[in-house]
This record gives sequence, C-alpha cells and structure tokens, in this order.
Amino acid sequence: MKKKIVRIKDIAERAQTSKGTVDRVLHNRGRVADDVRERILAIIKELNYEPNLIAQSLKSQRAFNLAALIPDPNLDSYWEAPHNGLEKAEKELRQYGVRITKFIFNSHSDTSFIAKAKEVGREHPDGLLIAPIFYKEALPFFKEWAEMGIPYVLFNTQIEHVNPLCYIGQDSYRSGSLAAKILRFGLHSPGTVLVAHVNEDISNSAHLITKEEGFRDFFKSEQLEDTFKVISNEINFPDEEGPDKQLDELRKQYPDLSAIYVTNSKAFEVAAYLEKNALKDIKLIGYDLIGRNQQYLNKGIIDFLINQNPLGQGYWGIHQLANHLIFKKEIPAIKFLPLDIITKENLDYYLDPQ
Amino acid sequence: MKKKIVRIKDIAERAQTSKGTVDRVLHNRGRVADDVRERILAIIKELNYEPNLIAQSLKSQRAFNLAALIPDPNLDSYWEAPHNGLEKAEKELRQYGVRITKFIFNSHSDTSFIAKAKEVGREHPDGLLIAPIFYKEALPFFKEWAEMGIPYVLFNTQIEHVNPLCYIGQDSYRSGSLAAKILRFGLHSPGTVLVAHVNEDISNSAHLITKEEGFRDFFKSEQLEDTFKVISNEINFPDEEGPDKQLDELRKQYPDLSAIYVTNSKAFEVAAYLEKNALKDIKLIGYDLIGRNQQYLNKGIIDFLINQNPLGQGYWGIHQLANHLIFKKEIPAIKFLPLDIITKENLDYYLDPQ
DNA sequence: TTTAAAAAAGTGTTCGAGCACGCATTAAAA
DNA sequence: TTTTAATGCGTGCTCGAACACTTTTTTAAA
Repeated sequence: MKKKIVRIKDIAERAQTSKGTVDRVLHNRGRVADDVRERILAIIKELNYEPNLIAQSLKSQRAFNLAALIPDPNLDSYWEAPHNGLEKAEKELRQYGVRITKFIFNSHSDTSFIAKAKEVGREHPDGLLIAPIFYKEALPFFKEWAEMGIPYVLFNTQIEHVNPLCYIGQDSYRSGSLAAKILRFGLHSPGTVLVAHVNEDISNSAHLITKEEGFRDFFKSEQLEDTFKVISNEINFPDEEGPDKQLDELRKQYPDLSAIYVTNSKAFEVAAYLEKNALKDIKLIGYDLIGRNQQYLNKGIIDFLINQNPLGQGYWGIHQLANHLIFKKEIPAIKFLPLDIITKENLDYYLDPQ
Repeated sequence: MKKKIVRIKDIAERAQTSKGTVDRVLHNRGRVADDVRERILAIIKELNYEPNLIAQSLKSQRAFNLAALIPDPNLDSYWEAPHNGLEKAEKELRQYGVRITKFIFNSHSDTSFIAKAKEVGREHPDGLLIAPIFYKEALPFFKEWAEMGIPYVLFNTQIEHVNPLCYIGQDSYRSGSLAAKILRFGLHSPGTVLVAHVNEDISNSAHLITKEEGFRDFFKSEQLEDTFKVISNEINFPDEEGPDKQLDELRKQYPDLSAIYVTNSKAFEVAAYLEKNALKDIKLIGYDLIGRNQQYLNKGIIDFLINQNPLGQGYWGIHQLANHLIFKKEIPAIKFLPLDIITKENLDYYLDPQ
C-alpha cells in the first residue's frame, strides 16, 4: 500500500500529452485546448497530485523580500521577543529565498511610526508584518499597501476592517476572562478587584478595553458582582516616579482591594509597589515574560503571568506570509495564539521555545 | 549587504578543483589528497558553506521508514492525540521520504506490548518512536534495538539509562510542583490535600511517583506542611464501579479534604464523584484534555487541567527522528514540553494547535 | 490554394547536491 | 618491465518543477 508520488510527468503520460502542457494547466498560463485542459484537470484530481515543494522551490529561487514594521526593543523590552521570532523564521525560510528588512519605529512616537511606514511603501516588499500600535495613524497606510498589492499581516494589536491577510495574536476578550478566572480562584473573601491600565494611551489601544470587558464579563456571568467589586483605572506616571501616588489613593478609597489585573506588560511597576509596601495579600496578575516581570514572578509577588507569546507572534507572522506567498496555502483570517498561563513553576518552558 | 549563497561549485572554483572532490571532502568519502582536503576545508569554513537542504533532499529521495510503538487509542482516548501528532508530522515530512508504520498495542496487556515490540525488530525500521509504558518489559528491547542500530525516541514516559536518542515529554517533578502551586493558590483555610493515582499500576509507572514528589516538595519548600496535610492514595476500581467507595472512605477519614490532585488523565472519574455528591468546595486538578475531562472542566468541577500536549509529543518525536536521520542535526537528549495550564477559558487554543 | 498569424503542444535547460562512473597518475606486485 | 591495484580527481546524469524556446497544428486572411 505504498503511495507512489505523482509527478507532472506521470500526469502528462496518462493524459497523452507533454509535461509542458500540464505545467500550463497547473499555472493557468493558458494556451491549452479546453478538452485537454479538462482531461488533465481530471487526472490531477484522480491521482491526487501534489506538487513537490522541494523541487519547486529549488527551481524558482525567487527572492521574497518581507518587511517588518515593529517597535524598537531598546525602548520597551517587550518587543525583543517578536524580533527573535522574526529572526528564527527568517533562518528557517532563508532556504526558500525569504529575506526580512526591519523597519523599527519608536513606540512612543507616532511621527516615527509614520516615517517608517512611508519607507516601507518605498521599498515595495513582497509582504509586510506589522504591529499596528498606532491605530489612527496606521489606517491610511493599509489602504496604500492594499493598492500596491502588498499583503500585510497584523500582530499584537487587532484592528477590524482593514482587511489584512491575517491577524496573529491573542483573543483579548478571552484573555481578560481568563485573568478573571484565575484571580477569582485565589480570592476567598469579598473585596475589590482593580483593572489597571498602566502607562498606556487607552484611546489608541482598543485591545486593552476588550481585555477589561472580558474580565468584567467573567464576574458578571458567574454572578459574582455582589461579592467582588470590579473597578478600573488608568495609571500613568513618568518613568522615575512609579505608580505609588495613584495606588495609595486607590487603596485609601477601596481598603478591601484584594487583586489587581494589569492589562499590559507593566505588572512589574505594580509589583514593585506591592513589595515596597509589603502588601502580600493583594493578588497580582499581568502579561508577558519580560525580565522585570519574571523577577517578581519568582519572588511570588506576581502570582501569574499570561504569556502573549510575542516570539510566536513574530515567528508565525512571517510564516503566514511565507505560506501565502511561497506555498500558496490558504491562510485563516485570524490565528489566535494560546493563552499561556505562567507561574514560577513552568516559566522555563516558555522562555526559549523549541 | 546581500549574503550570496555558497554552492559546492563556488568552493570548487576557489579551491581550483572540481565539485566531485569537494563533495568527497564534505561527505568524508576519502580518496582526496591531504593538501587538497585541507584547502577545501579551509574554504568551506571561510565562506561559511551551508548545504542547500532543498537540493539535497530533492536528490537523495531516500525512503525513511519509521516505526511508532504506541497504545491503542480505542482503549484509552488519551492516545488519540499522539496518533494525530504522528500523522501531522508524517504529512509534513512525506516530502522528505518519511513513512511511518504504527505498531499498536493494548495498553492493558504487557504480552501485546511484547508481541508488537518483536514485530518492530523484524521490520528493521530506520527509526523508532515509542511510548514505553511497560517499563520492565521494554528494557530488553532497548538493548536489541541499540544493537540493530535503530535509533529510538521515547515519549510520554521517561526511562533512565536506556540511552535513547531523545526523550520527549514533561518534566514530571515540575509538573507536580505546578499542580501544587495552583491548588495552593485556591486554598484558603487549612485542610487535607489528596494525591490520587487512579487506576494505574504504580509499580510500573515511575513518573507518577515523580509527580507526587514534586507536589509534596512544593508544600515543603513553601513551609506549608503545618497548614496542609498531603496524603496520597492509589484508587483502583473496575470500570463499572467508579471510585465512590474509596473516596467515601477517605472523606470519612479526612473530613477537611479540600483538594485533589489526580496524577493521570482520569480526573473525570473523581469529578463524577464530586458532582454526584455536590462537593463544590473540593478543588480538583488533573491532566489531559480528553473528552470527559473537558466536560467537567467546562462544568467547573475540574478547576484546572495540565496539558501534557500528547499531540505535540507524537509530533515532535517524529520530528526529532527526522532531524537526526535526514537533517543530521544534533538532538538534545531531553526535550521537555511546556506545562500548559488549561481552564475553561483557554481550552480551545490547546485542542487543535496550529 | 497559399500564406501568415495564432494557438496548442513539445523540448530542453536550469536550480544544487549526490553519486556512479571513468580517466589519469602513481605505487605495488608479478 | 609489464600487469594490476590503489589512489586522486573530474564529468555527467539525476531528482521534479519552472519556464523559455521551438515545433507542430489549427484557424483565418489573402
């Protein structure tokens, strides 16, 4: 029962024609009589022909220049991981002619984003991976890229109605619900639960709102609204200061504060505050395995982290582009990455995957 | 700054010789004068030659017959996932000539295991993936296979000192600690915690003991031994009966039983008991996303499941063999898969990965 | 009917590595 | 010295698909 591999030549023989003709049918290059075309198509189906990708890419030798429009990891270490993911994917796909050019912008500066986005257009890449953290500023570019026929994959931040090839990242709503579920598991007595948006421009970050919704809806759907009061707050402060003032204020207002959910990777800021004030009983959950979060996770001040798998986002983003451009596979419009729950005990396994 | 891809021909030209000679150097086929050999080696290093895997595998066309010695998924649905992982890997690697023959044994019958293991030897596969759930019975075969030069990859059950190419699975000790950490997070008041080994022959399953150790050591290292009493029990019963009698007994003995850790995929048996007796306050954690566990997870009776990623175990097992046999890569002796924590909220993402 | 143009079909080279084969040179055996 | 073997090295075919190029056939125009 050994399946013989079907080649173009086999099809040609069976159809009593030449491999050149079969090739034209396969690639819709035209110049084939309709009846022959039908015959060949039937045989292709019958023999269940699958092109040999190896031979294919050996021949074509085409260069695929991909662009990656992503924030500077030096300014926010969260972005280190996507860079690594990109590079990992590039290594694997170099054989297939994939080259990646990085366009790195300042995550605090929309003008820097715009400048780099313009550069991307000038480069005319074959595909684009983008972390569209500036929602409003990104919109016009999507139109531009679509017109230029450049397929783009979004990651990290989901934006509706801009028709990307694919979005890669987490389901923010579910992510919020999951955080709620875990915190609730650790909460015994009634109290106040804080959703903290730390140092982030909420108006331009729809996904943080979605996380909060998911979080709140968990408590609603489990009929826990009487037991736990969910409040939310934007906590903004300059780098040197820390969130002390705002959190002091909140604790005064809600003395029964028993858990904090930080919606981005800045849980360490809150953790530092909790440590300083020896608030051992306030549960804390946040996002992302950046160095400072790991420290507090290991100390037991952060209880859980949800991993957004930023490395995987970069990695899969490039792979989706390759699947589309090189392997002509169908791409799902959304690829949700798992919501990994991280504690001190399983941290290692998520740090340097595969 | 475009890196030019270095071919054998390039090396040959630079060394003023022919590609045939370079090829002999590359493959240690001998028949090359020492000085030429040195020269070529130097150039290979200098130009940083990396063989084009695509061209390589196009040419070689070799068939790799792999064998998989695994339990029957019809008798224990846990084993469905590894089968799927195997098939997924086979699909990806078919291009490279990989074919897998499955040798399926009855997970309740050591004689069936032995019979199938003998069959494997007769087939002389190029590589073997095995779930060695019968420790004692498997030992002599490892020796046999080693003598035959068949590399074998272990998965699911780690066995020391049998010199496999690689072990793929979870770190059982850590796994136990993780379970403890999660349960502890949800435990408020002092009480008894049960480690339940359900319907499993402990004497032949070292990894269950290791899990228990990890679990107990967590409570020790966190100095919680005074607060929580950890007991363990083998709960064995015929399929029709259920664990009711044993659990009733245990609850009588330990009225403050507040959490149960099931060390294998049989948490659903305990969950059924808890549901029947409306024991909402006993926390329950177990392993694996098999159908019946999922039901109780969604009902909220099982609080958390730890995913052993059985699909991934099969998938990576085959890939490790391929990496060794086809791509001649270095294989790490142990590949620990992540300890995924699963709740109702993130279950979906782990059901059909990628 | 002839001729040109268009359409259809076929041929042959290429990609990079593997490997069989064969030739040439040198060393060892007769 | 001749024969044989061993060693060193180069040539050329192969894998399957892509595509440029050529040849054959069909159709339309003269």
